[in-house]
Amino acid sequence: MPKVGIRDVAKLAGVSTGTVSRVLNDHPSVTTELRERVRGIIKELGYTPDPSARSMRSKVSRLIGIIIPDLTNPFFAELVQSTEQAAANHGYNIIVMTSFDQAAKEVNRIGQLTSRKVDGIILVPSNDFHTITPPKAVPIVVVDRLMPGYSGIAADHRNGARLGVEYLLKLGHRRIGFISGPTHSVPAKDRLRGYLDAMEHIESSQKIASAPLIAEAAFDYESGRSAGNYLLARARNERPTAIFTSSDQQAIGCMRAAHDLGIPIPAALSIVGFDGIPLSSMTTPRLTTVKQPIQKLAAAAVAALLNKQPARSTDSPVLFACELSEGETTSAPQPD
Amino acid sequence: MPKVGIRDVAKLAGVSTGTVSRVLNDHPSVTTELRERVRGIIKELGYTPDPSARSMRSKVSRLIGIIIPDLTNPFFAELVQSTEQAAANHGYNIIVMTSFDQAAKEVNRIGQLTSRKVDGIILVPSNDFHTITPPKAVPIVVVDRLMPGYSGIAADHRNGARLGVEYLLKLGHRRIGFISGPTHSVPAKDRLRGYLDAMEHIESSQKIASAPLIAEAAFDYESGRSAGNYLLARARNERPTAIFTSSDQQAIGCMRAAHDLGIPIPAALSIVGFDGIPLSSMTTPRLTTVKQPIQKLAAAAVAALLNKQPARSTDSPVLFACELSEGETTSAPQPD
DNA sequence: CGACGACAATGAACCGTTTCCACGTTCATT
DNA sequence: AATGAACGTGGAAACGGTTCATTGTCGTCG
Repeated sequence: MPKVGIRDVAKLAGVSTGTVSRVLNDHPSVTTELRERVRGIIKELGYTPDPSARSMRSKVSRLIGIIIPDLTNPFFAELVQSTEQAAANHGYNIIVMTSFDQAAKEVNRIGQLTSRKVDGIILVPSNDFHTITPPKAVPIVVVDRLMPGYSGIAADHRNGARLGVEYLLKLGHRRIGFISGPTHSVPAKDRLRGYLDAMEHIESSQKIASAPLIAEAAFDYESGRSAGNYLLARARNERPTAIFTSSDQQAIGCMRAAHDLGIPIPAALSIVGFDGIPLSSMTTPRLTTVKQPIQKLAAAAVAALLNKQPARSTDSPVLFACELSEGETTSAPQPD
Repeated sequence: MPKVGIRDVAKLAGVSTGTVSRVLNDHPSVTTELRERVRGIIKELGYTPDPSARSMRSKVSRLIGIIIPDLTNPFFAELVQSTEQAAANHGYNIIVMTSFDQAAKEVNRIGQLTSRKVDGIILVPSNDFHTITPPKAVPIVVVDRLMPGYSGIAADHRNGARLGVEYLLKLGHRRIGFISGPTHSVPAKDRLRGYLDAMEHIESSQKIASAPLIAEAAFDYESGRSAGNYLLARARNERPTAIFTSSDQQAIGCMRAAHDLGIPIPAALSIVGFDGIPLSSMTTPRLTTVKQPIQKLAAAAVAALLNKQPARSTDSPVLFACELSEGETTSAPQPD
């Protein structure tokens, strides 16, 4: 069965290949009637244009690349999934790559994608990603972990964190602990700022515990657990009545730490997470968390690439608001 | 800057384009000396061949598609990540798609990939995937959820489950409960068979509880929790002393159920999971689980596609052994 | 010593589209 | 009625590689 090409369609429809091509690309200058007829033939023959030939001539591959540090991280997994959806809505497909947080691998992958002539790259940079050779060949949009010099899209981590902390404040908490992410990471730093923003307002009016309220940790479960342990292992009137964490995994680890110390949640300790990964609604009790608008991020990233505003690199990044998802790990504080 | 093409390389090297092409493709009939010289020019010019043009003529895209039901599932996420690695080792990239377990979407995606002329498709079929039109156009290998008529690669779920149950038997357990996956799913059925295989040996020698030991459930956390609750909510001498589950998420849910019932783990209840997802080592206590050889699966799937053995479809599937990962959720049973 | 085969390398045809230019109509304008 | 702009369509070049038939060189064998 010789595969059917555009010429077959043209011949059968009694038109030129150019016209068929114009029909395929929804070019306006084709009679509606003729357009319909050609469409009919196309369907009849089961013709599908060859993407290679297409891309070779038109320089459009309908392919976008996405590079993330680690697909095992639920947040990134969901980001990729949402991106695939968003891309599909535009007739695009995605090539997924993992950098394992290694700058070298990342640069290599960007090169691969570039030579594949993808129409754009969505990049979640590795943490040791030092601004690399400006890859002007293909538009890049940086997601989540913003970088100067690149157009970026991210959740508003700072205000998101503030949102979470203010929620705790409104419940009546004053000694609010914070488990930070690694501060060499931009989002972690922003969340810390948000925490400080919110706490600033009470700092003056009410004197707070002298013991530390902030602990830096990696984003993972185990780090959250030990940081939680660090913050909670003191006399009751010294320890925080609530802890705001920088990731859901930290929060879950922190819940474990509290549990091991015999501190009931939410009765004696409120916990708020960050991210809103699926797992967060599966804990017991369900985690109160600040949810990142992952789908919006993905949609915006794809849109940014497709409208490929040129030289948008110096623009300020686009931020999307987070929203609070109330679970069962928060309540008003008990009196000391 | 006009982009450099194969003709530029040829001209500068003083050879024909054909020769350059042969150098690019490691064709044997080129003098070693000449090959080196051309390679030098290529590097000097920073030339990279255009994949579209390449693929158009040669019908090879160096692209493989992978369709999975849900990237949010950690098992699939890891599978995709491993596949990306394996593919990269062969100079291939992967296009990732999600079917959301919908057969219609799946068929649509297969069509997309086919018309993109990928060199192969790795498919984890949706559960309601009814054998579709034999897509002879591009080789497909089915992973994890085997299907008759397609060449398949999977973990040996049956023996894996038996392994887990036999471990519990060896510890001395006799009333071993089983949380099954949805039995319309092939792997779930296989795991159930493995459980039965192992239990068969003791069935005759020791009389077992009259109360049910098997509960069917979805693979997720919440289902595992309620199934665990179902199996455990009885008098102590009636309820199982160990539970083998069909997924780590079920196992974690089951741990939660046990905890809520005041049953200590592993003192009064041993639990073994299945899959070996990263989360399994982050629970407290760490989960004992039957680990699937995900990397091997991915590598084998990619290899199968690239060697594209024709008409391998009727072959029996290739199975890879699971291995037991001992955690802290198992111990010898207490006397009743 | 001539012929034949093996092997390197050449050059042009080819892959299947898109795009550009030219051409013939139609329609509004003067 | 003549002019010209606007429009729809046809035809062919172009995209950037790969491949194949062909040519040119040697070394070897009869």
